[in-house]
Amino acid sequence: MEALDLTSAPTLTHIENLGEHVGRKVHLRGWLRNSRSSGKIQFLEIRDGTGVVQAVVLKNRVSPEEFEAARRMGQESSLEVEGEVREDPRAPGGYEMAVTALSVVHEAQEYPITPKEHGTDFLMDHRHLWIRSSRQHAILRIRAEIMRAITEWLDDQGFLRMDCPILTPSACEGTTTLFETGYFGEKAYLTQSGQLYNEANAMAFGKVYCFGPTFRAEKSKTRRHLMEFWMVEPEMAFCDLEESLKVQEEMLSYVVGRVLERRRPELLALERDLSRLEKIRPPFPRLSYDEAVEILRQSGVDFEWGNDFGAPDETILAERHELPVFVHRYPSQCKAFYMKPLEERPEVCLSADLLAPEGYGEIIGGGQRIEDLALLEKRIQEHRLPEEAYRWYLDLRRFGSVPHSGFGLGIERTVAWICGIDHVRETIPYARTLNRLYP
RNA sequence: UCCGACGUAGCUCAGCGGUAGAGCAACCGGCUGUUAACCGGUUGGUCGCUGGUUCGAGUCCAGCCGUCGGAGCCA
Repeated sequence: MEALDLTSAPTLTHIENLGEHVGRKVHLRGWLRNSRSSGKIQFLEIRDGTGVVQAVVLKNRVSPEEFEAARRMGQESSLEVEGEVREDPRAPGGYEMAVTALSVVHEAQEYPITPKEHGTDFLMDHRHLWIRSSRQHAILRIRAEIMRAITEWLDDQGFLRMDCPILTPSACEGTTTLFETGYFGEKAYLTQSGQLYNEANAMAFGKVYCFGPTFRAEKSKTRRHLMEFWMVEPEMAFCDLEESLKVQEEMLSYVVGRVLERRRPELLALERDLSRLEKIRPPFPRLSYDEAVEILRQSGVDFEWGNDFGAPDETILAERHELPVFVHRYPSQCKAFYMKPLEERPEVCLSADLLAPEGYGEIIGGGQRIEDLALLEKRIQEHRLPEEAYRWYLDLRRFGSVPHSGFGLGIERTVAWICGIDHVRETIPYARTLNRLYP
């Protein structure tokens, strides 16, 4: 196939901008999403990463070689086309292109993902190709919008992005199982949280956040779990629990608003109920752990004070509200060692989780940190954590310790909730789930 | 780790004791307005593996392997 003469070619553009070129000839580059033919007319559905357009190839408008090339092209072949843009209600998207020239860049054969149904295992094996499909485009665009909205909001509020190390010498919190790796003869672990480093950064810069991947080697295989997931973790000096909750509800409401504003077509493509998202405004309801236990017991759950909530318990609590709900002041025994106890009730700590509506579970965990050196040392001993590894962390309580708070927001669960989809594996380009390290 | 479901064509599935099937994909042909196009034809199978029951096993039984979902743990 002869290359197109680009010097005299019509404007090179993208499908999302076709509306600006109605009645004119343009040049598109992309991939063949699907095609239908009717002998002397062919309909090519072309995608270019910005959208999809139907290109119409008439036998008497192109050369026999071009017409045959279009006929032979398999799904996901790459191509360049020239043609006139016109409005046509019969075309998906409202615009179509009357092709005058066509050039195959690469002819694909036997693309594995057909326009019919596929199972999730097959699709996950072909994730590198699955991300070309429209549903995945919608989800991953919303993910990108959420991440961008978070960083923009935090930056505007005076937070400094200070990313934390991924290779760490020991467990941050000592609770979950870590992925172990080597570091020139020493043991090293993939981070489970930037928390401890965040506290150091907050003592240096006041308001900080880190945003990156985090790793949990737990053998969890549910729709809410990934081995590798992304978390944004703000940390604020001179900040108590209540102030931290305000930051959380303001930030999350802003993020939902931004997605509604800028990614509405994607939400509609996913058939998301927008009215549920439009209600997301601060303040969010607050429920103490004690009240939550009472609610569960009234719902018929045999719940012992001091335990952490299971997923079905969280669903019961979240279902009572249309907004995300904070559950605060958990028993110290079910939270990390650095959570600050209440002075008048030391068995309870200044912690709070945010439960998303519609059964999406915990999307934020956070709290106020212990600022007293002696108490923190005691907690490290009680949790049998290696004191040597926490020496630098204790320095933060030796040199200008202040009340401080922070939280971690799980990106994939947030994306799943905002998109209204039922599994987190579709909310990240390449999900690392139990037993899956491919592609 | 525990509980449950499922492994049949490249994909999605049907077949549930008696000759291995359909749709899609691929290939060939037809059609100038298709919308997961349609119509006709062709190709395509160690029925997850091992053993057992039976005259006969995708089909019934046992074990193993794999996948999915849930629990626990967490975001």
